[in-house]
Amino acid sequence: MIAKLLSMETQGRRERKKLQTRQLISDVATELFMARGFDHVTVADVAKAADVAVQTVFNHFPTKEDLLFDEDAWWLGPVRAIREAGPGAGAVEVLEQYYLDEIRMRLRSEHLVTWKAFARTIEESPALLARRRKNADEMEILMVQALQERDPELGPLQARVIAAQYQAAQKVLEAELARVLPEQPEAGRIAQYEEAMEQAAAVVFGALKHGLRG
Amino acid sequence: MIAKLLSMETQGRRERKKLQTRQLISDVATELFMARGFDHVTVADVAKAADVAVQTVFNHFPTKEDLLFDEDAWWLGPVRAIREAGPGAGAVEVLEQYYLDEIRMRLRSEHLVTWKAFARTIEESPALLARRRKNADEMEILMVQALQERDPELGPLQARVIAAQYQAAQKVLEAELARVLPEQPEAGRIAQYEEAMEQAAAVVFGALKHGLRG
DNA sequence: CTCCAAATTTGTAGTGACTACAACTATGGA
DNA sequence: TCCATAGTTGTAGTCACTACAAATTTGGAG
Repeated sequence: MIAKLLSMETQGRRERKKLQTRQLISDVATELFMARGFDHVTVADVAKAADVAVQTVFNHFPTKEDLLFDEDAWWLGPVRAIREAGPGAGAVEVLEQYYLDEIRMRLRSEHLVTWKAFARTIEESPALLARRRKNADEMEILMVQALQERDPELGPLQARVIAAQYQAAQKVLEAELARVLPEQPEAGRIAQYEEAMEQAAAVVFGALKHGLRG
Repeated sequence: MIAKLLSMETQGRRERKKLQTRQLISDVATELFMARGFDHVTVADVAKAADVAVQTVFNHFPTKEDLLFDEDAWWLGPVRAIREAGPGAGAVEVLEQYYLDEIRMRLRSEHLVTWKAFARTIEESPALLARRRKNADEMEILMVQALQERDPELGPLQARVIAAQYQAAQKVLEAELARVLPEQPEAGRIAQYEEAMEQAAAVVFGALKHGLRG
């Protein structure tokens, strides 16, 4: 009973150990995948490296891909942004602002190098590319719901168009980011990367807001 | 030598038999998938039903999904439309016209019922959904090339935006078509379906051309 | 018609993700 | 101290797919 109150951190050795094991597996897996490439590492390899049974891996992660796409559904960020935004501003403006913030955050993060390597790992694996597409699809569906809850005036078709077009925009900008960032991003050039991405975002979101003919 | 000239139809009993086998496998597979659902039919089932070895199936089709997504890359239609269009009209207009023609064609086809069932089969299978996403991605990449070849003025980012936004539009409209068409489409109501799709297309392409704020 | 070389088909063995399930072990609490 | 339960492990099996060698079919040369 009381334990439930402190649930955030640790609610008993048992749960703690379980989370530890889970984290260990995830970390070991991520390291192996980034080093050798997702498709050249078997789940058995991961299990052996983490010193657990193969079954234990599947007890914690439903699929091999989940070993990498672990951390709390960060790809749903845009949906949260819509949910948290008041009904004041237009949806596209909210999403544009969210994306700009997100990019700046990532570029300034100490994990920038890791992020780039992570992106490359995905790009090199058909299975992970498929998973990324699936995540994008899921995001789009949830965004349609979020948009309609935020503004009941919005028709279903309208909402789907906004969600789909945002997803398209995000995809293009992620690709652009991959182009802009060199293999080993340099801390001294972050301002340059940011400048390039802001320009690209202006073009892409400009097309969303004012149309391809505008 | 001479055989090569008549290559379209039949260039020898050998090739003909091979194509026959291929066609038989594809037909049998499609039937089974539509009847029982893609995920509830194994490749071994298909092989048995077509009275060939499992290996033979894989000799003709690289993956199980290819058994259904067989016929000559119809999903690249929009790319062909761009390639065939003169440099006169704007890209978006070409694509809008293409999509409207395509929809009208499909609605008027004698295979409308089959089309609906086909779409449902895809919708019910995670593996086929993944494949559809992959096809869409492939289409988008080729469209970027086509757009840039057609109009060298067009910057890479611009081209990517157009391709991605068209893909988004198509996705939304395909979903809308699935909603508009009942399980058993009736020939007498084709005009209604068409009307509904034309309206939806106007909304979706309107957003592409004039922006979400327009 | 006969026979060879190439094209196809087939069977065998194996890999790897993933599932079902039963046995085993550690742990929290009575 | 002991038990019910959560978590781990091992075993056996399914299914898509690959590699490869053996068997079969076929087109064409002599």
